[in-house]
Amino acid sequence: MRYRHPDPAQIRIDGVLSALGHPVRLASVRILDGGGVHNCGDIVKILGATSKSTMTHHWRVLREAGVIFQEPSGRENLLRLRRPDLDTRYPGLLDAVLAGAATDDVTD
Amino acid sequence: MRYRHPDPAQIRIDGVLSALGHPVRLASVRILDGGGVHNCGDIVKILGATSKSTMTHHWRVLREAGVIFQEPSGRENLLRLRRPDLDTRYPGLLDAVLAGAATDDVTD
DNA sequence: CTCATTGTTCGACAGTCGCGGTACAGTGCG
DNA sequence: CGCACTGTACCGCGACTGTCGAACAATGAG
Repeated sequence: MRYRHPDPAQIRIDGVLSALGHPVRLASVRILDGGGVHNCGDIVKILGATSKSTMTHHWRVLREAGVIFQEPSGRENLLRLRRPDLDTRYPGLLDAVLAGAATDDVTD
Repeated sequence: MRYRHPDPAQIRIDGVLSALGHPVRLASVRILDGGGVHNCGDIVKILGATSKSTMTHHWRVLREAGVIFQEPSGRENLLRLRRPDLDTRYPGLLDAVLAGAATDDVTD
């Protein structure tokens, strides 16, 4: 594990909420929640125009908040949602957030 | 109603999450969730040292995100959580967030 | 009316955020 | 090895955030 990830016990809800309170990061998390393994480029491609360096910044925010795991593999950097950890610590939170994001989609 | 509050349909989860993603605002919301009617000074007193003008700023953030109602009454400004609206639009979100904040309390 | 109380508005300021560009490191492929 | 690819590191920039103090408006109490 090349990056420092917070322990489950070190995760704080302030950090999680403000990490998720940004459209690009929330959209990224929704994609990761779709399952499967993603690398950074994947998501940049799905999201459209956002520079790599900006996304690197968002990955760090999400990682340090405890929302995602980031694990280099070959020349890629694989991303996954820390759903088990989040669900254990904050039951129902992620589900409510993701459902809420879907609600917003319909309303827009 | 002297302040402009967003319609329930105008509330967006990004705004709600980033509004709640700040320790002082989250603490305020937790107090408001305790029930009863509160004015601004009440909460400032409970939270401890935070200037009035700073709190005015936080109230605006919460209000514009659709998290609280703010209604002047006499020379006070009464605050209440928009729980019905939030629960309707984002079922389970507020419960999960408030429960999560309580979890953090225990961990600290 | 006079005055204390309540909270807003305004201005200022330091710090962080979001963003992209460029350069670079690490990897795999030919 | 040489090269394309993936993503990070670092820099700088403009915008926004969080914070406060001072002045002000509105109201209720005496």
